[in-house]
Amino acid sequence: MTIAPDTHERLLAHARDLILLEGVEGFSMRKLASRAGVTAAAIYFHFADKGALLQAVMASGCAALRQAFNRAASVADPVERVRQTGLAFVRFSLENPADFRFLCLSAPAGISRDPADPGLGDPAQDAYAFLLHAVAEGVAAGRYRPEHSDPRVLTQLFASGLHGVAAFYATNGHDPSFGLAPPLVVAEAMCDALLRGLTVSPGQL
Amino acid sequence: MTIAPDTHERLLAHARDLILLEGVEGFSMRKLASRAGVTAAAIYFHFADKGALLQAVMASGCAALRQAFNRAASVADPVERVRQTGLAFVRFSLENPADFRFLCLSAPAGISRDPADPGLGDPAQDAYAFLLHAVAEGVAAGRYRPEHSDPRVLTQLFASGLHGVAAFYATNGHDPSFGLAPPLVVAEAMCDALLRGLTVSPGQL
DNA sequence: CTTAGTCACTGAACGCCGTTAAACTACTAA
DNA sequence: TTAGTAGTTTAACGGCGTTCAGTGACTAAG
Repeated sequence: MTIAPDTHERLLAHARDLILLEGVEGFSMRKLASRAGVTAAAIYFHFADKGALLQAVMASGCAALRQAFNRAASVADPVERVRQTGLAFVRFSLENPADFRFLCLSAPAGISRDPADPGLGDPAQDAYAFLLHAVAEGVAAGRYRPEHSDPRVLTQLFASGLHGVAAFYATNGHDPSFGLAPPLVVAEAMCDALLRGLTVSPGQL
Repeated sequence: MTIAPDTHERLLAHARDLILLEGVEGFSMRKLASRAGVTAAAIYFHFADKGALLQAVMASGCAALRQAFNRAASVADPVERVRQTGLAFVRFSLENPADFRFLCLSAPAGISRDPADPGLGDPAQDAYAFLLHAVAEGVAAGRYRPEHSDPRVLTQLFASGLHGVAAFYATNGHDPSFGLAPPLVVAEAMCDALLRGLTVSPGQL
């Protein structure tokens, strides 16, 4: 074991694997250490503590989520782009349920993205900023109803609505007592309802 | 300590206090035991394990949430009742943040309501069933657009949207990088947008 | 060629956690 | 008086996050 300078990266990769395999709940420093072929104490040379390590993993997850919006990014019409972004978000949550759970559902456990992360407001890196950007573009183009002139509120509406769809399904999808409909159907209905409720319809004006 | 048959109830009460004080994350069987003046092992005589105990606490929280809808329940118009229910939900999440966090945000930690709980579909006991009931009433009265004829989907939309508003704020309200608007404003906008998007407007038809 | 220093890591320990098994006490019914 | 049960304690097991004192490998300075 003379040379192993990649331990930092190896720890990150194994941490991600372990989280996706067993969830954040099943993750432990000792398991990670044994997977990475290292003592638990060694982790603390590379990361301040468990929280810092998880935050580092989360940063890469956030990037993956943002990349899931790449196809939507090429849509010219800003309103349609918002819809595609919303659908892409729910699709992401279905295709990467473990990632989604970790990224969007573990904040109660005290794990959230680093507020000091640079490029937080950058639409090219930050998924939320990406949505905000599309919404602001639509507002500037006069596509939203005049009483909804604040892009922040509009963005929060879309984000909350779609986050709710994905989270509700990820959380209660297994519980038959809710009688849940397929999430993509609900996601489309959510996009339609919100856009119809918030934009000026093409007919009027 | 000859007589202490109320240990079961005392444990539940102290458990609730402890959770509201330190969150589910800060809750532990040993802390609860010392608060209740009992050994940790004694808890296992009354509850199968930590999960069962938390589920019991959750049951009472669910009841409290349902009671938060009582004022909305007296609204005759089914569509307006849905709006009032949504607002009451977000209000509940703001006034009882710890309760809300535990009830609605700890499912990723494996804590959710007991699927075997009787009265799960009862609007008088089950908050979700209450909303579903109001929606179904509106559908029956022809208040929703014909393409949205499935009350389950409609209910999931309202629940997801409002859950999203409350959860998003409870989760990221402290993060200034999101630039969040006041949650009640967003909640009203969410109700307005969804209802405008999903119901037949009084003018048309 | 030695020496000091730093990087990456180990071994052992601390105190907390959920949970279990066995024993013990108080009471109650036969 | 005896048997049984309800409620609890003591003690322990294994796992957890974290810390601390060391230890070997390597590098730069004298």
